[in-house]
Amino acid sequence: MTPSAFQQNILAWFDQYGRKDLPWQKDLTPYRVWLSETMLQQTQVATVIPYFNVFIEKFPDVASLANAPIDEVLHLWSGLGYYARARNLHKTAQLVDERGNFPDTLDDLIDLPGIGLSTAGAILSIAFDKSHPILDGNVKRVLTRFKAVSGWPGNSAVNKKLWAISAELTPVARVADYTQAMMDLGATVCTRSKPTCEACPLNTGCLARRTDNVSAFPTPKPAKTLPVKQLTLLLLSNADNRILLEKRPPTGIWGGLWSLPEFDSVEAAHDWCLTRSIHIADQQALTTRRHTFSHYHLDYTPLLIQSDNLINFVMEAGQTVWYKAEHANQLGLAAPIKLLLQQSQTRIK
DNA sequence: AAGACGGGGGT
DNA sequence: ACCCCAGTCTT
Repeated sequence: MTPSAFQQNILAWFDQYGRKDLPWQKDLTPYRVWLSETMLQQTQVATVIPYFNVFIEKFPDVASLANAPIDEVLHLWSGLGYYARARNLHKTAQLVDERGNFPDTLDDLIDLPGIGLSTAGAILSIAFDKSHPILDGNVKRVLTRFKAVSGWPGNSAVNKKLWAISAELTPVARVADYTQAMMDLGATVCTRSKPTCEACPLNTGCLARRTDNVSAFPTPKPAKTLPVKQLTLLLLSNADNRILLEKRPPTGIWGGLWSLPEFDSVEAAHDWCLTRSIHIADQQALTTRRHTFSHYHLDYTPLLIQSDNLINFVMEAGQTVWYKAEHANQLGLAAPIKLLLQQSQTRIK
């Protein structure tokens, strides 16, 4: 199948089956495309839609996002994960706002925090109708199958080959529709499991299908057993039944979010309270739970410590807060922490 | 070139 | 429980 035939098949399929009513597809502006593409990094459409709608409601343009406090941005991002995306989003909004317009060249775009080659390609093609390739998870899956490319796409040689294929197949005309079509095809037809090859516009030319080997592509990431880290999370509540939260450092896990004090063990948490003359009225270790990141398992033990003093106990200005339920919709909280706080509302009394 | 960085959905 | 995702940044 020639590149030209490939493109024609893709575009004809898009005209009939492509998605054209996603929230970011109406009123197509560079700002909305950038915001949606950033949210869609490593995150699926169904998850993104409600977040996108809230963001657009709150920040309808670059200026409103640029002028928002980072804490508000992080709060609205809470639960999406990869919080560096939210910090980069905020920073880039400020850069674009200062600059006065949204960049429309590859070089200017990839200079912005949070915009790499693929997101830049998506913005250029979808928002500016400029012919640039993309290579996200969907396109990787379609192309590895279509050309039967072996090797894990995380391998740099394989990645390079896939970029070359993507570039060769990207058309000059109707590139916005083409880019959207490739992502839609990967998301709805050429899915990771149980792809519907009968419905695929590329099925006659697809090498993986011709050799009846679709499920072998893309080559999976080499398996590795994840390390397990253990933590005790302290739910310290004062006489007002407020819980102590600490602001996390700006980078690393849950960067910039509010979280619970962390300790290596229940004993260490207990000692920490004692050295601060915190009077422990009641103490209870809850069952250990597991939260899995892409690179390790986190087994955390919530430790409830009820104190009967500490009403105005300040730990470190700006870095700590005594949390109550009303704060839930102001603070950026990681998903497991948010859940723990919700649960503790009913358990602590 | 390799590792860090979240959370959710599908199986 | 395991897989992987509409990737980018740091080291």
